[in-house]
This record gives sequence, C-alpha cells and structure tokens, in this order.
Amino acid sequence: MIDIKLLRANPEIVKENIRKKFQDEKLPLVDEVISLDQEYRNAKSRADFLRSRRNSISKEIGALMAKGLKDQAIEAKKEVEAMAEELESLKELEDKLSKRINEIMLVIPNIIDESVPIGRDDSENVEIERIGEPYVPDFEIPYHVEIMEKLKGIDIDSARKTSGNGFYYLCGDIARLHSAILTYARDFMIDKGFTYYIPPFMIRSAVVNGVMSFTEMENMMYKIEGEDLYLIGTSEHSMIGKFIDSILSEDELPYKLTSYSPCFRKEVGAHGIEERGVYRIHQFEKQEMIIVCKPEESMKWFKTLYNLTVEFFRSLDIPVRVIECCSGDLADLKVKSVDVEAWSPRQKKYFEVGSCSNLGEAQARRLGIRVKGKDGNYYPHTLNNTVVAPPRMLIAFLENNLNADGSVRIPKPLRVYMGMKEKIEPNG
RNA sequence: GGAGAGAUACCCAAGUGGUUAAGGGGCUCCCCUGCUAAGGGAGUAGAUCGAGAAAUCGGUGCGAGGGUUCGAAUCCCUCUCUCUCCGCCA
Repeated sequence: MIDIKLLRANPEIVKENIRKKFQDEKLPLVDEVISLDQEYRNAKSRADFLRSRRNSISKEIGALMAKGLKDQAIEAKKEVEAMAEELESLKELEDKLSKRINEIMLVIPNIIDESVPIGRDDSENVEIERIGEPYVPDFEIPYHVEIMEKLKGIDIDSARKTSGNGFYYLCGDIARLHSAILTYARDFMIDKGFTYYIPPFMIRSAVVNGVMSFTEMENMMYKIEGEDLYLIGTSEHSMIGKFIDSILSEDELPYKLTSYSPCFRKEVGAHGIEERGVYRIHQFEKQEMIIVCKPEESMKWFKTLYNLTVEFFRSLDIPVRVIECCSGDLADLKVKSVDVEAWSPRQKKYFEVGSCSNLGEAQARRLGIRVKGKDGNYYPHTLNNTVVAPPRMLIAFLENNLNADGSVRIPKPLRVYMGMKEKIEPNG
C-alpha cells in the first residue's frame, strides 16, 4: 500500500512502476483514484464546514437553554435541521468514495526497488548466487517418500484416512529429525541475536484482513467454525499482527524476532495438493524471522536475512542458490524479494525452501504500525524470511545426506538434538 | 460455561445529556533556594484526516462499531478485552 500523497504528486512514478510489473490493466486506476480523491476531499471540506457550524450552533443552544430562552433555542434547532439532509448525503458520499479509494489503493502495487530485475513471470527470475556444489551421487536417489518409508519414518496412508490428502504422520527417527531441525533452527537464530517467540496459532479476522488480501485469505486460511478465528498460514501473520495499530519507540528498533509455529494452508490456488509426499501439504512447521526497522536500514537487513537462511542450509550440507524475483513475479506488497532454493540431486534442479521479503513501509502503513521519531512519526520497514520449514525441507535434507545403503548422515550441528547419532539407518 | 465489576491522557482518577473532559502523580520549562530536599508558577489528550506558502484553522477521537438527539464520555443496541468469584480442564 503506497502513500496516496505520492500518487497525487507523482502519478507518473506510480504508473511507471505498474508498467514494470506488467500490470497495464491497472494503469487507469491511477487516474481514477486521483479524481476520486479530489472528489472525496471536496466532499470532506464541505461536510467539515457543516459539522463545524452544527457544533457551534449546538453550543449556542446549550447556552440559550441555560438562560431559559426556549423560543430562540427552537429557532436555532431549525437551522441545524435544515442542514441535516445535506450533511447526511455528504457523509454517504464520503464513505462511498473513501471505501472505493481504499480498495484501489490496496490493488496498486508497492514501488519496487530500483535493483529489481524487470521480467514478466517466474521464468525471468534471476539467479544471484550458488553456494555449495550441486552434487549428484553415482547411485540413484529415490523419491523422498520412499526414502522415508525405508526408514519407517512416514505414514501417508493412515493420514489419508484420518485427515485426507495433504497430511502425513511422521514417525521414529524422521519425526525426531523434523523436531531436531526446528530446534536447531531456533537455537541458530537465538545465537544470531534474535528474540524467540511462540505466537498464537489462531488469529481474528481483523488481523487476517490486515495482513493479507481477500483472495489470499480465501485460498489459504482455515476458519474455525462458530468463532471469529482463523488458523495461521505462517507465524508472520501473528508476529506482524502483534504490532497492529501501535506506535513503537524509536530506540527499540530494530525488532529482531524469530518465531516458531505450525502453519495451516488450504492450498486452493494454482497448484492444489497434487503430489504424493510432503512437498505441498496442508500442515507444516516453520521457524521464521521478522525484522521491523528504520527505513534506511531495511536493505542491509534484507541481505542479512537471506544470508542467514543460506548459512543455515550450508551448515546442514545442503547446496543452495538464491533467486531474485523479477518485477512481474513480485507480490504487490513487496519492494524486493528473493527465494532460497535447495538442491535436489534426484530432480537435478533447485526447489524453493524459503522466501525473503522486504515489504518497505507498505505493510506498516496498511496495519497502522508507526514509530515515534524525533521529527514526528513515520512508518517502519518490515521484512520476513523463512529460516526453515519442514517437512518440505526434509526432502532436500534426505536427498543430500543419503548414503548408497539407504542410511542418512546426520550433520554435526544436528547430532546433539539426535541423541549424538551420526546417521539414521533403515534397521536402526 | 455461569455470575458480577470495569475500560477516560504516560500513570491514578472525577465526570448520568449542554459553553473550555475536574483533580492528583509523573514529565518539560521558568522562578526561588548553597547542596540528594522543599516551595511557587506555566505547560502537558495522544493519534489521525482535510484546508493553507506559513502562522494557523477545521473535522474525527473517552475500548470498537452502530443508534437516539440540535447536541453523547454520559442514554440504547451489538461486539472486544481486563479483573473477581464459581464450574470445568492439560
């Protein structure tokens, strides 16, 4: 959500940004919102004038009544009543216009950073760097479900009975590995100076509406029947929601937060649940990182954040690459975003395991998160990034740490969380 | 789940339809005072929107949203949260 003042003053900047994102169908909205905004301000000026009149006359009536001058009071009442109709229709107009303006402003994309590569869709995303050698062993890597089943670590058939497609039971060493990775991720982030949070796993509709669009909500969020509560799709929802409508003190910035939560997603959108396995599922767990900082620091934090994910994956011997989202693939609220992808030696390609985003001030503006500065209040920048999200991450982990005999290496940092085991074995 | 009480500024708190939302603490500034004190005075309703080059003016705002009224912190309706008691519970 951009500042309407920017749009009033520099509509060309906003239009150019829309063109860069190949959303030309939104171009007319810019002129539409400018004229609606003018209409709105005219209506507001007139209505405010009438309200001001009404307030002062009402005060006079009070004074007249106190003196017992009833007749004069009745005369004054008539004057207010005379403008009641105009005021009411102006109020309706104000409400209608501001609602429409707000709708449009929500659809107009945030101004992307100059450094974002221009491209239509994800096929034009740009690889920034590869870290680690994408290694393909000389034996065949089975599908991840097969690896897990050999280790007696997954039961999808039972999950289908209890919960349907898109769910799983993890068990034994695989379940333990899943927890170990999250616990390691938690400690990894704490060691980097982040504050650990366990947030609410359900949030109210008011918060949902603040953190995502209606379509996103429909496609992602599970609603609790008979309650005004939704299961979170990521802890970012509760973590950013926590700051809604509040004024932060400048000396508390930056907030460096890391949160754990289960995540629930309907996955109604383009893909649905189409693959057997744990790649796209209704329920997973995630360690997340969140930054709320001064505007001038957000790009520095952006790099820091995705490098933390890279460092985390490298510490588990998983090759990764960083892909920058091009202008057309960038969500409307984002200023800049990269995906961290892990190497799959089975598919011989990289696949997404995390996403790092700089939202600029757009999210803060939308949620009413402000900072009390020396020269007035301003909107902070917000960023979020995945540390790790198993069980999808287990796919990369198992494929990259698999031995020819079907056992799986446990990299050093995880061993303390795995009973000091150096590997897990099919008959372990 | 049941019963009751409450939500006003940085904090405490008064305010049951009418001119400018009491008072106290705290904080800021000034005065007095040779010494960690005490006293006197002034300021202190955040936030947000609009008009204006600016000074400034106006609107909204007493948990949220509606309603009644010329006028609502105050009356009515719905909701949220907090506290106390009872019940239930990992």
